[in-house]
Amino acid sequence: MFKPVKSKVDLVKLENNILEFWKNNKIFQKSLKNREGSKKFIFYEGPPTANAKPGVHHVLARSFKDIFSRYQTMKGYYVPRKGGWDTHGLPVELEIEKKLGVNSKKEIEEIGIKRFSELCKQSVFEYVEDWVKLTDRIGFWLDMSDAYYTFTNNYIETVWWILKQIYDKDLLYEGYKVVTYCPRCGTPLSSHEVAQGYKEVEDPSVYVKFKLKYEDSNFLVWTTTPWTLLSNVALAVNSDEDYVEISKNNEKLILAKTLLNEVIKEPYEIIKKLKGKVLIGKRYEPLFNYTNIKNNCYFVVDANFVSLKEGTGIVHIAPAFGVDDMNLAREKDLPIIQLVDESGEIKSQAVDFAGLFVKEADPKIIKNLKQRKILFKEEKILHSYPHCWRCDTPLLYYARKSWFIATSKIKDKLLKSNSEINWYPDHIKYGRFGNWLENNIDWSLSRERYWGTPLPIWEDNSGHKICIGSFKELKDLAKDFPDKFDPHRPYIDEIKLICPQCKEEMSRVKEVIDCWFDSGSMPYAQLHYPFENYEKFYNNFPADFICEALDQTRGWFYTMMAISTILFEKSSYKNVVCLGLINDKHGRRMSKSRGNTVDPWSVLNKQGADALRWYLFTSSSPWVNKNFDVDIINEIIKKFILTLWNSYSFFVVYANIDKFNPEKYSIKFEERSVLDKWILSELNQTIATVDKSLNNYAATRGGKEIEQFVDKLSNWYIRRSRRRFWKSEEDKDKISAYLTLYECLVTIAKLLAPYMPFISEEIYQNLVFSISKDSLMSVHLADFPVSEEKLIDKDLMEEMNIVRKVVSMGRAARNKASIKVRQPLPYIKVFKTEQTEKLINYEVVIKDELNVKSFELTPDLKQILNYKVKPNLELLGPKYGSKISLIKNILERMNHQEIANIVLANEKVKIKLEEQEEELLPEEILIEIVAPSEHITEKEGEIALTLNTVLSKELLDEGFIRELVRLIQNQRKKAGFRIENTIKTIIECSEDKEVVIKEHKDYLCTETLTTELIFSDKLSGYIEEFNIDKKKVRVGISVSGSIT
RNA sequence: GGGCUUAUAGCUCAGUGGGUUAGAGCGCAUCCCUGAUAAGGAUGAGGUCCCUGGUUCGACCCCAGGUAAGCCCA
Repeated sequence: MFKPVKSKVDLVKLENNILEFWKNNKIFQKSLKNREGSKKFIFYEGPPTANAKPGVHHVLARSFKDIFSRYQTMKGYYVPRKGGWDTHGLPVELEIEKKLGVNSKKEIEEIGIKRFSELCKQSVFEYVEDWVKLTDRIGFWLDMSDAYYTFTNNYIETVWWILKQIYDKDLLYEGYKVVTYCPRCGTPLSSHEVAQGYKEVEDPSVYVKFKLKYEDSNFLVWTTTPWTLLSNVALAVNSDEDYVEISKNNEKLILAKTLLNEVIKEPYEIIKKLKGKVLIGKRYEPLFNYTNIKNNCYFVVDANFVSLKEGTGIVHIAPAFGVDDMNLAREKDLPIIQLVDESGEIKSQAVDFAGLFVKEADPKIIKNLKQRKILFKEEKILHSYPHCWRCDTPLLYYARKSWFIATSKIKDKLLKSNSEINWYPDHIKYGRFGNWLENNIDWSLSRERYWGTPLPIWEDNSGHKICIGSFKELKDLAKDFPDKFDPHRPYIDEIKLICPQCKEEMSRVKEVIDCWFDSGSMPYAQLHYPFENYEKFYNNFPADFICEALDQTRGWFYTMMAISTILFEKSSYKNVVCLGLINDKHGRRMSKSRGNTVDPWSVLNKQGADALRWYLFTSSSPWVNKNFDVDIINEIIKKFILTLWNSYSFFVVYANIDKFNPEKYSIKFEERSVLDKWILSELNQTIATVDKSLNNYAATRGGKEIEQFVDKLSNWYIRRSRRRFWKSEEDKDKISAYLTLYECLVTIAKLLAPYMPFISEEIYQNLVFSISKDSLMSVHLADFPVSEEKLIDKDLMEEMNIVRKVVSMGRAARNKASIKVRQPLPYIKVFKTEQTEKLINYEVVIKDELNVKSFELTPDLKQILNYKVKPNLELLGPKYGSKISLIKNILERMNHQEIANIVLANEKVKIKLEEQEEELLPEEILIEIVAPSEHITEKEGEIALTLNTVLSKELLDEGFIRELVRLIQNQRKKAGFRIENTIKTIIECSEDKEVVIKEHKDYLCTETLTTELIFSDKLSGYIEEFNIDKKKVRVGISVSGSIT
């Protein structure tokens, strides 16, 4: 006996029970153990930062990580799944700053780096529990008990080792460069961090006049960052371009010719045209005089980066605040003026603006220029500008000393690594990611912060540097090495080394490193390679599969690949699935400030993890952004999960009534019915498609395939097979139906296991494990189903499609005639064609579905339909004018059948109009299909059929009985009787109906499981009154026994 | 400004190596079926397949240009 299954199901409760089962029986561990020693399928967990609660988008990533891992496990691979947590870096520091209510590095240092680091370390555990709970609840099997944490000594030691490799390859260097710098956090950011924070903002757009030194004229210069004007040292033009000098309001201005009309809207007069190169070397008066620098500045230089697409074609150069500017300054030996301090405030030298944050200084500077009448015009511009990805402060391009990895030097290797990766979707490979690599710039590695992996470089006063690659190396060189070693700041800073070259004391540089370097090091650091697990590492590298959201293209996907390329000249992953974003139901990005975030628990506690997972897997391609709406989850439950559940529950209900045990029987495929062969053919086809899809990371495709199969199983196979389960004798056909349905359900459970691990487990448990004690105890320990190609019968499936098509057309015909299906009709005739001739094998199905007495194929189309032709008045009217009524009459009298055939062959129809031969075009004649009298006809494409609608007394009586049976069935249900209960039925009705009922007594009794049928006006039991064909019938039913 | 992606029914999405009438689900309306079903079936309303041009006998599909949205970069 199977565990009884109700048609109603509490999915959340079910899932919690399964979680319990997995936990108690260590199924995850068993599923790993099961495959130990098999071929490996390597998965890497991209470590989340657990310093906030996980959201729906995390469920997305974790579900996709899970599905392919489960699938590969079922395919026989050993798939270790080590968890990991990203614990360092600005995101963590920022949370602590918020908690402490501080807002600058100065304040942090007042509190003390020691305390600050401690707090950071504590906070990384704060939400790990939330993450573990969620991970667990959604059924993502991940080994979190053995997770790697990026702050641990072992992890850091590996990272140091990697840095040392890079240092030894001469790819790690310190440079004075313009970096993107967050003035609030007081640190440069790497380009992949900058990439996270572009925002549309309004900035000033000002045109400033720079007066020439020895001429009465002005250079017109455009900028969107007035604060950089304080540090101006030169102007740049493009020497090949055309410039003009114009006169306007008695003032002379120089600017690019092509931009003239863009910039100057008022009347002006062109004084002369001049090439850019004539301007080079011309000197101008500095705008401000806050420095003493006088040499080699305040003149026009040539620069090929000067664009004539916007501005004035004359660019102001402030080497401290632009990459191009800095390069130009190097090239031309221009001085660098730096009037902004590390917190983004104007230095005291610039007395008029001292202490102002640069963006606040903007309006004051504009006002100053205005007063001095050197501001030409002032506008606003809307453009995207980078902001700090965590604290939202506008970033500054700012010249600083900082550490870089020379990734641009290994660009070709990066491109080669990329060429070996399979991207899903594949356009990322040479699109977004490939382009990014093509334009690779050096990795800005250092962060002037506190909580992170310290940069392991020590230097002395003589400029000697040393990069430490292991703790042992550090200990050997250290003056003093503590017993309890913590590589974090501030402790690490206290360790001084003796310079091996000059024996001077060495101190560590103050920087920590980009936390993305930490996570990119996980393939090695999670195993403490090369200090431990040397062999294990090589068996775990590279990953077969990783999966994160699209925003990691330039984050983790990049850092993982960059590091592995430097170390091993190949990518650390072979296949990567990029996931899209999850928006709210209106397509807006979810954000806390908007208040439109969805707490995954609200779905998990109400609709369950399987439904949510199914939505994420099947709603659309994973990389397409999704608009998340909980109503869609409800639809999935109604449409798919419950359909499956009810198919399953149907099986269990009847199998239990019949005490059917699938282990006791076997019936050869050849001996099963057509319907069985058909569904098994569909099943094997589905297995093949799902297997192929999951193997190609196409979960969506596979899911849709399963959905379609379940629909066929429920709405055709089971519907058509119901009676086979109901009949009382235990013949081969019944067993065959049981075996077939059983096989389908068990196979679906296995196909679904990677998608919906809970419900598939529930079904498997009951259908397989509960009856067969030598079976595996979990569906997740099972092998993935293998498609039996020889059972796939394309012809059979096509035939069944036509059967369903004919049935559907037959229903449409009944509908047109408004004759309900319960009312039997004499016959259906189908036009015999190559397509339909096989229908004769499905006579029973068609007759039953359409409730007709006989089925016939006829090659004589006239028996099914006649054509009627009419003139197309819209076209013929204008052509023939008043003669149209004649044409109408002529057509009427001609042979409609023949004309229709001519028109259908798309040929012209000849008619005689007033002794004249006229030709009518095919489109000028309309064809109607007319059914033979007392018939209803349907035609679709090549398929044509007709239903006879003549109702004899016998047929009407049968209709009456079927109506009565249905009503009694409903009555049984309402009365709460069990399906297997037999009943006593008492009927009170008119005499003529009594005769009819007696005639069909056997049918009625069998259908309703009536063991005793009595005609009487003394009703008892559960009583109902019906009105059938305007005749009153009263029925009382009571339980008399049970068939089991 | 550049790159990538997307644009198909009110909503969520399929689709085609270029070929009669472009599909599904949800929602809506009418009708039907039902002792597994919270299901199912039929019919109907609802489409400029984003726009413009090109290639072609034929374009939702291919090409070019544009528009809008999203992501990424300068």
